[in-house]
Amino acid sequence: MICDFELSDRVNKDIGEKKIISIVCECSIEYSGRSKSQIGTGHRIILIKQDSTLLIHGLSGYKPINWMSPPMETVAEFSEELLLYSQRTKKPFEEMRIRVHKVLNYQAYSDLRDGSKLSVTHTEKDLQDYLVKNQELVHPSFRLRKAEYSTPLGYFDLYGKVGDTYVVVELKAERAGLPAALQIKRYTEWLKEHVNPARGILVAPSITPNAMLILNKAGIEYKKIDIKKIEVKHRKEKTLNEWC
Amino acid sequence: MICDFELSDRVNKDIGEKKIISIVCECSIEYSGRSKSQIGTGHRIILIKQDSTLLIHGLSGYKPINWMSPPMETVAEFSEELLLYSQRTKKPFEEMRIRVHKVLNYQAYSDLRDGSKLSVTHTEKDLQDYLVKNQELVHPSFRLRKAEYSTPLGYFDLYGKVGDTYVVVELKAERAGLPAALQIKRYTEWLKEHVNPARGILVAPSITPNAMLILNKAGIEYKKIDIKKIEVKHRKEKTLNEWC
DNA sequence: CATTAAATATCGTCC
DNA sequence: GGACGATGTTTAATG
Repeated sequence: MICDFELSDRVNKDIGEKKIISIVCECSIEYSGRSKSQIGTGHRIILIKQDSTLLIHGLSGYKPINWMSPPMETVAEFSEELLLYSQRTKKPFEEMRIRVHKVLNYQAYSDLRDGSKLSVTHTEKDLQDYLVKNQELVHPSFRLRKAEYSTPLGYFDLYGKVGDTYVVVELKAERAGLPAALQIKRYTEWLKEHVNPARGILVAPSITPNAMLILNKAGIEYKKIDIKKIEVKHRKEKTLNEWC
Repeated sequence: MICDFELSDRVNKDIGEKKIISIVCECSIEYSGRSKSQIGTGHRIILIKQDSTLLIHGLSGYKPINWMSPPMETVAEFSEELLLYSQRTKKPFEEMRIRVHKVLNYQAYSDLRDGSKLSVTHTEKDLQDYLVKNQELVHPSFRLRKAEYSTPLGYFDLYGKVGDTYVVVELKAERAGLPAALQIKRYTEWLKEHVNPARGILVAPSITPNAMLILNKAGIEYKKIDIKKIEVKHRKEKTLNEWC
């Protein structure tokens, strides 16, 4: 007896009623779909959300052991086995088999509500907005022509001029690596083919050594700007202004 | 009264005892660290794992609303507010403030164990292993020299020869996009600078039109191979052999 | 709908 | 320990 009710039927019923389900249990899992995985017996926490998102969390780490995105269906086959399918129409078709050996806790909630939306700042977009308003930070005489300037290679984060030189600027909110260096290199090369003179600037709070090598070879400038510190400074200035 | 015990003290105590904590509650959250975020009141599920990983899940979707990686500490300040810090030494320093308005369920588990390890197949590594053993699938006369061949640009997934031509092969287990096309293009260009003649092959189950354009322009071959289907075929063969 | 890039990405691996 | 790429990435924006 893994618990004092029919697990599979109960889960089916609660999913049908759009309840949020939380199960703490001992189980083993097999998954097949985009890839294939299996894991032996252990204690896990199963979450089934209102949109039928399934998460199976282990005892440590950020990532779930297994998961399934909506739309999801269940099939009550055996009481001690949860058989979960993605909808037949979904590609790739996914299937998960959770063999439950012991249920330690089963909870289902029907009246949970969340009307709020997460607001995140300090992102690359914030950096872009800030530099549009504070163009001198990119370069003392930088004059913006267009943000998100469309080219066949993709969008330039910032595009403008320093004196007579055309400038493409690539922005990173976090440490710049090889991909960022190669991207601004491609952008700069393309720009040089079309206008003259031209140069590139990579803006980031820090940069990996290999990425810096690429920039040096290509004669591209690295400008150290950290959106987090700038925002803090900005706030301090605002506070000072309010204070005065 | 958000619940019939001192929430903050209780959480502190349970974390100290390395318990796994699950809290279903109504709350609002502010985060500051790598970025900054805030969200207003709503029902959420808070998980604190044995390694002090903190996850705050909303009612839908794969990603948690907010999270914090270990090592994490708590400070009991007000009963209705959970104040969670990353360890002072951690960079960036992170802070989360969870204002709890109502606790619907509080659970703490002390004896959960999981000795099993997840095993995943059908990945890019599997594709590599399979092609090392079945080199003719890359090209009828492909002869491997080295997998994971180290170069200044990074590792070539496969490196070998077709007749007198040196070949670099880039592998993708999923649909190849722009990044994959640009990578094999760079690799091929580098190879052509060092040996002669040289060519590149991109192996993937499918490819985006823009990526295909890049390959065509650069004269790089696209070879359609799907590790999932190959593995299935492989298994069928094995089954047939066992059957015969 | 497909494509593309960002993410508080996380995670493993190789140097 | 840093750098780099894969991930069953997920998610959002954009054409």
